[in-house]
Amino acid sequence: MSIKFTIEKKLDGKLGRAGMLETPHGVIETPAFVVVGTKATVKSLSTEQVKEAGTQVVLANTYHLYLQPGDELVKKMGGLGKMMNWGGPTMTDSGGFQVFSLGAAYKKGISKVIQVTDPSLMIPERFDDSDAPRLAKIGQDGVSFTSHLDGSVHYITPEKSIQIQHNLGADMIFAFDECTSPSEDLKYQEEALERTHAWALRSLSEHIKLNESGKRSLLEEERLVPRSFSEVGSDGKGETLRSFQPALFGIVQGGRDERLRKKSAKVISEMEIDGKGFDGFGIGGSFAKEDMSTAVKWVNEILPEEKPRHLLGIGEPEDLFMGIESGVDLFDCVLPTRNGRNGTLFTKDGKMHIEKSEFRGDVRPIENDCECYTCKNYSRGYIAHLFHGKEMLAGTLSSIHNVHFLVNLVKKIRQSILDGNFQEYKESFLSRYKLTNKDK
RNA sequence: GCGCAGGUGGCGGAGUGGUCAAUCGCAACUGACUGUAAAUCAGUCGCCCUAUGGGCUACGUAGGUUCAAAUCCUACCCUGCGCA
Repeated sequence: MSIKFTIEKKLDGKLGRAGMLETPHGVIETPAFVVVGTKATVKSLSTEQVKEAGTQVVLANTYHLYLQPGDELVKKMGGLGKMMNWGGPTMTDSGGFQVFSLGAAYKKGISKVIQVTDPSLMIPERFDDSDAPRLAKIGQDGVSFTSHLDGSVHYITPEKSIQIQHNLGADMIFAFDECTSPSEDLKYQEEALERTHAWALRSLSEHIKLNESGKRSLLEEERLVPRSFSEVGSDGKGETLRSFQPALFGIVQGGRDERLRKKSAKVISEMEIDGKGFDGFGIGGSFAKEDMSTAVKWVNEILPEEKPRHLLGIGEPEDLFMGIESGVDLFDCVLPTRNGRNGTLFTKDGKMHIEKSEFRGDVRPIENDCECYTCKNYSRGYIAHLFHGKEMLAGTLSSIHNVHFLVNLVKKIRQSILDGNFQEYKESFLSRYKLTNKDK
């Protein structure tokens, strides 16, 4: 197997655990926050800045890199990690999220996490919006995407997604799935789930095929050019790379429904071809904020304990505590970088809108006890000024802080599990974070 | 001094007799953002109130015409350009 997961310590009476995930490009201490670099770049940050912020692993996107610059070209440039000068562990998402974001959610402002009071949940029957403009259209065999870049049409099947991901060359890749909209009704969720399961099997089959035939010429190229991170070369780099094959994560769907979630967890965790199953699991799809916790528990009680679990696209601090407590090992989220670019900064006292007038001229750092590059060198007033002036550095400095904040929050939570004081840490963090946030 | 053009909400700039408290852009303010079509998007933006309604003050200043004026007339003040 291409990755190895070991559990170091478990939370008493809970699903939560701290562990180590060994990959061909280094060890990830879990739970871990995966930083999103969709187009092989964490937006506004150099790879060195990403690393300095404490990032252990980066996730890129199949669909985006397939369109630009093209997966063959990425392969030619030495693969995702080599191309972006990231020597550490990498992941790629399958494009399954784009089935949602460019399909049902296209131009509708629907987010993957919603409140149970959201009006879109009140619609009793699935309304027919097949005429609505969308860039992704779902068929049984795959999804046709209209490129947002040039309008060209691309048909992505599970096989194609896996082929692309093998070319991109990440350590961990995902099965092609359908991320459903939270506003879909149960009947649709069930149909979509059947589709996702069929696609999971096809993804697994293609993955096994590619791994076995795997003349990974990419690896030969990689061997010639040393990685920039020392930890990679430390233990027989050539051998590591020679035997390198990506690990495949299957994705559990099922929307908000208990029966579907549990069914999906069972089907995906038991799925195998010739004795070969998934190396890890993703928990995907839509949740109502209020019942995300129960959905994650339903799933993680069923998924095999010895394999890593990744909660896709989730990253609010309260959700990280929830997920970790319920047995999630990996999270990825665009929140630190997107919010950073849009002027919202994470702090222990809640979110800070740095453009607010009160921060003009404020010479203090974002957080006085923060160890990030931004806080050690720049003031709130300066960052506020950069935002008001629409300077590029604003997004960079803010993203550095936010990435550092969330990555290190998860590291601290991990440490609290090892130290046996998870519950205390959770309560003290959240009471301060939420209380102050509410006051604002 | 003469000629021409023009003075509109923080700024730029529409409007040229009623549907104008005044299009729009910028700035400002507030809020969103959860496997990134996002350095994006949405809302507010004269004052006051017993606010899906009502009142008041406003389009350089002062008068005037009219049922009705940012819009027409007169005078004055100011700005820009041109000519002396």
